[in-house]
Amino acid sequence: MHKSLSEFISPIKENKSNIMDSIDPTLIENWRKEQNENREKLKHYDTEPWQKHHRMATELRESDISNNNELRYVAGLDISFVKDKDTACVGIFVFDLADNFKCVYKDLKIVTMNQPYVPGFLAYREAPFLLERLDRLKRLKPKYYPHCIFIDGNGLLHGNKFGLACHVGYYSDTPTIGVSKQLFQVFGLEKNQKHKDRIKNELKKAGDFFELRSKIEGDDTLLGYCYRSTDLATNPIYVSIGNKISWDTCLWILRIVIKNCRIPEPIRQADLGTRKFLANLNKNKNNETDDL
DNA sequence: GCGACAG
DNA sequence: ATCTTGTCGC
Repeated sequence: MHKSLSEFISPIKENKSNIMDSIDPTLIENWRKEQNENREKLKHYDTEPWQKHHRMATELRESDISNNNELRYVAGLDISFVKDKDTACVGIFVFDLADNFKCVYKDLKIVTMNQPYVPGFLAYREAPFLLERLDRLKRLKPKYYPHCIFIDGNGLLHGNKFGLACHVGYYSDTPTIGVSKQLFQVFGLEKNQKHKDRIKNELKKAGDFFELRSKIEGDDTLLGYCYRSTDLATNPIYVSIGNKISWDTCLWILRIVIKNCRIPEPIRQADLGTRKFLANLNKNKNNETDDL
C-alpha cells in the first residue's frame, strides 16, 4: 500500500562513484600525458587549399576527383547509445555541398564500448570507433572522404586543449570542428560560472539577433565560441576547432552547415541517423519475439 | 577537501 | 549518453 521512499530514488550517484573508483588512475595519467604531447602537434591554422580562399563547390563536376581546391564534402560523426548499456551505434554521414546537401555516403555500425566515460577523456571511449568509420570510408569510397568533419564534442575547448575533435582530427589527419551543447568544465568552478554568467548576459542583450558569437578564452588564447546559430534559439552551442583549420574558416563553414536548427546539420543528421538505426533494431527484435 | 564535469 | 508528455507558438 505504501511505497518506501527508497523505491523512488535510483542509485545513480552510487553507480557513478563506483565507476570512477574502478578506473585505474595510472591509465588516466597516461591518457593525460598523451593529450599533452599530441596537442603540441595540432595545426590550429588552415592547411588545405580550399581553406585559403573560402571556396565552396557549387556545381557538380565528376571530373575533379580528389579536388582539394574547393570545400565540397562535409561529414558528421556521432554515437548513440542503448539505455545505459555499452552497446552503441556509430555512424558517419557525408554531405555534398555542391548537390544541395545531398547525403552521398552513410555507414552505420553497432559497436560495444570498452572504456568508461571519464570527463575530459571522452576520446578514449569514442574516438577509436569514429576513426574506424573514417578508415573504412577512405578504403571503400575515397572520393567521398570529407574535406571537413564535424564532431559531437569539444576540440580546443578542453582542459588539456585536446578534446574529442582534436583527437579525431589528429589521428585521421583531417580538418575537424567540435560542437557541444553544454559548456564543458574547462576552468575552475568559479571561472566557469563567470563564463556562464557573461554568456547569459550577452545572449539577453543581443535579443533576437540571430548570430551571436561570444569568445571563450583562457590564458589569452581563444579556446572556443559560444554561438547562437538561430534566431529565437534559447540555447547556444559551443564550437571549437579540432585540427588543421583556423577559427576564421571554422566559422565560415559553421554558417554554411547550419540550416534551420541549432545543431549543425551534419551532426544533427548523424545523431538522428544513429538513433533511428537503434530504434529499428529494437522494433525488429520486438516483432520477432512477439511472433514467437 | 569538496564541487563540477563534452558524450 | 539515456528515460519522457504535453505544450506553447509560428
